[in-house]
Amino acid sequence: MGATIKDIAQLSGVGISTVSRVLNSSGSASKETREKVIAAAKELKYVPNNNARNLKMVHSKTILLLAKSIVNPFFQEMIKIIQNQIMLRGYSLDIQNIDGYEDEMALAKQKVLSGNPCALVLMGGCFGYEDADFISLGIPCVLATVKAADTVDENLYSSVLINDKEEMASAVEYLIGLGHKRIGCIYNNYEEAITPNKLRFEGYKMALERNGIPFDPFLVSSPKDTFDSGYKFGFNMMKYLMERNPDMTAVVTMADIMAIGAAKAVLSSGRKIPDDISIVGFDGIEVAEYYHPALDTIAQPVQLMAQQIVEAVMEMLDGGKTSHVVLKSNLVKRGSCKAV
Amino acid sequence: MGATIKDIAQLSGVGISTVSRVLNSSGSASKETREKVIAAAKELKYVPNNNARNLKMVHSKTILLLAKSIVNPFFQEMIKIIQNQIMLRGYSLDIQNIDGYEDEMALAKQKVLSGNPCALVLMGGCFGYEDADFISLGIPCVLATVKAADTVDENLYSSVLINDKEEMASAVEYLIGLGHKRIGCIYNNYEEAITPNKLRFEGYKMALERNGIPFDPFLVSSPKDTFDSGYKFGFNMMKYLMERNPDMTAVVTMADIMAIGAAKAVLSSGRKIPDDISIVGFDGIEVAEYYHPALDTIAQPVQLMAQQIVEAVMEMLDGGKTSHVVLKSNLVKRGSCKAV
DNA sequence: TTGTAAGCGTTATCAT
DNA sequence: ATGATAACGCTTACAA
Repeated sequence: MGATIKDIAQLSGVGISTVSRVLNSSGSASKETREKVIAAAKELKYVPNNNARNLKMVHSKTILLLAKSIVNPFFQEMIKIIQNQIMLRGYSLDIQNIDGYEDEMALAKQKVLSGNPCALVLMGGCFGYEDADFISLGIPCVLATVKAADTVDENLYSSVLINDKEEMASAVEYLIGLGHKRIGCIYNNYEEAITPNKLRFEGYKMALERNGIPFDPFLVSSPKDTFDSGYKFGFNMMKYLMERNPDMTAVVTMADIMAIGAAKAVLSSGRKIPDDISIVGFDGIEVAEYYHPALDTIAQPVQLMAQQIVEAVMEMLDGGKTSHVVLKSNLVKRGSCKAV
Repeated sequence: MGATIKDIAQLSGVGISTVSRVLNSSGSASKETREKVIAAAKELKYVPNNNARNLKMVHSKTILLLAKSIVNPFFQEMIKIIQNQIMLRGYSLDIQNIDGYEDEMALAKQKVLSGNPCALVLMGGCFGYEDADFISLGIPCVLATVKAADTVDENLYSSVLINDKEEMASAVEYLIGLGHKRIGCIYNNYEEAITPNKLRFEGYKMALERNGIPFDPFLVSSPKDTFDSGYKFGFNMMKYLMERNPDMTAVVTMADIMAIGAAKAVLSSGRKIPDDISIVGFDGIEVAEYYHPALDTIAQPVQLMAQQIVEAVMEMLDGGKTSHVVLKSNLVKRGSCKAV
């Protein structure tokens, strides 16, 4: 099939290892041979074989990305940017979706063995990691949008995320500032795991408490009622909340996709947004901007997060140094909220 | 790091090739050794190394999927299903996004060399393939949502798609049936390539002609005005069309994401859907159902398409036989269209 | 039925 | 600076 370094060696009349050295610009080679080799490589349209390369574990140039709920447009956008950045740096990205109930760490360990990636990015997922996980992985790991518990040694991994609790609190306080008192919360969480959603839920409760508004479980969609997550979940939960709480004037959701579902429930019941119900989403996905009315949301800095993730990977790759960055989100007001 | 077949061989007291044979259930082995080997593999938590496996080209168990515009939720959903199916069958999927202007065939050839996949799925892209492309690929290729030109030998590849031209025509005729005569068309196409969008555009023109309505280029968003494609493109094009055509009563779009952008343009200008403008999208993505009003659309059978794609891959993989299936789409009426 | 041995394309360790 | 040569983990003739 394709040309190999052996062919290049033959054509350029040098040794096979010289070719390897030139092509990886590792080790030394005279200008003369360098040129000969590169010319031969071009002529033969040489494309390196990643499988052979990755067999040698030192630096496999393949980064593994495991994403929970890859279908969320928010992750989508982030992944796309990451893939671009990674490719520009000469690495390739192996993307795998994981379902909500799957154990991402277990899968990661398996994939490390089967694919020999040089680094791992874990996106979404939960906060339930332990020292041992990162150690047994054996490769640099960057957590995206989540962090490990405080008990975990921060030198074992890097992380890029926002302050979910605080940001959600600011969303709720935005509503409170508009005079809302009966604020619903559309929330789902898989089992007992600590996830970004759980933290956001805590932010919701914290904001209420800070402002002297009693927490009312009736205003929270029960995690037990998990239909399909996403749009449909938001829709069903909102219908449920409106039935139970005729006095509810606003609602916050864990994600824009839920907010859109919720908005649909409001509008199709004949109510108006924001006149009857105010809605705030979370994430800042593009389509929320084109909804009508456009949805207010806590917009995460996707672009920046993606960059920081790649940055963190690269840093760990050549220095081994870890970093933990917490980025600011941005409350975007577009008109789906109104003073009572 | 991980255990290798060598370790298994040692632990179970058999030869290394016997282990390989048992694990791949190729060749023969006595029940006794089979059990010993499997037990050892379990004990050592053996995970096969794909890189080593793929180095031997016969059957690499990795399928390459190249998708144009991976961000379109329609492709997203399809990819997710494909990935699931592929994994269930013991293969792994390598997904790569390609930008609109990139040459997918060239990238495919490169990836075949670098990753040694056993099959290729090309999603989206254009119709500009030639015999030589498929031959030089050297592995089975399935085109998803597109097809090669008629001049290309059908035994060289498989395809799964819908009849874009006819389906779009049915969307337009649905509007015509409602009494619409001034029907706009939001259309973008990269350069001169034949793409699904181009075929849909032809379907638009065909439907007009069939019904004796003159084609008016003023009602078509010019391909030259390409802003960002997607939501934003739909939004900008719709604004443009409304300005130029005060008498326009309906519009069809090449994709639901454009339809959403277009709908936003209508609604934010104070007009009503469907009272002032009727809109029909294309694809059948989930969010179009939660838009308000919910958007009428030509829904492609994503689930079925994904299954057929995987099916086609598998068939080519073990028999080499190609197939070409054309699936029916479904006009979903949800209320974004109304009689004039 | 089983084991030995020869690669697959690369990188890395040595001598030279 | 350069070229043999030995891995890497696995598959597969080919022997036994």
